[in-house]
Amino acid sequence: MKAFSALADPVRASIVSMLAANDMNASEIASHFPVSRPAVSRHLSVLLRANLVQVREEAQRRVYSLDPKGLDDANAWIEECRRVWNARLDALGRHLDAMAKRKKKVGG
Amino acid sequence: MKAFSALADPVRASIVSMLAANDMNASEIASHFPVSRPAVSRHLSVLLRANLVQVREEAQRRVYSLDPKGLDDANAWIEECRRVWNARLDALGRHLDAMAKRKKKVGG
DNA sequence: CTGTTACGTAACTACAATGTTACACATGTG
DNA sequence: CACATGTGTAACATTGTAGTTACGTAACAG
Repeated sequence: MKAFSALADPVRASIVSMLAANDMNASEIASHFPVSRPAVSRHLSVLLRANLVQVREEAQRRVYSLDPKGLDDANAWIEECRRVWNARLDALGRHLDAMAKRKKKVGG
Repeated sequence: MKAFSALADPVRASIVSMLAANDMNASEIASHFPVSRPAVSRHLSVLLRANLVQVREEAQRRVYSLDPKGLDDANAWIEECRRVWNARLDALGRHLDAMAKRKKKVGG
């Protein structure tokens, strides 16, 4: 999952949080972190490839904004895990119910 | 976010998927991947620290199962991002509505 | 008690990720 | 055209991460 490895880095996760609240250009983003602008530029490339951010060009600025698609992808993976897990729990519940019913029938 | 960096590794993400469907012991898990058992053991440690899996001891076996807490943590982070993002879109929508209404009033 | 099974940890190697500085390029200004 | 501003890329150093083999320990089986 590309989104997970993108969000694994704390700087990148913070960038996504910030962009959820406000669109920002590259320098503005970099000013919020104790790393150089080139480093932030590379983080932004990673986020772009993971569909977590979008970019639009405004004159010589590149304005970044959140891209919900990456979040959707991550969410879908998590939900699928949970779906399988809950299906198991449900099946276990039904099984135990059936056992209880059978025992009652046999016993009574 | 510890869960994201844990899920960033494809082997670890697969382990979580597998454990959603079935509990398994360490060797059994390792047999599904082209890496050594010690490597898988370390992956399991990472997943434990991220609350993505749980372990119970059964005689000399260590049986691993999914821990929903890690997934919840990851999901909560994603949802918070989306919440902030949607709040912005809503605010923008309301703003545009207000502008339209005002224009109508001034114009008419 | 000896041997086998199931695991985790330690030590070490190899590759990937992250950060830095230097540089190239496009856009806007005077 | 000369110069400042805003960004991305290249080259390189450093650190992290994932993998391997070797080894130590706990739980059965005989």
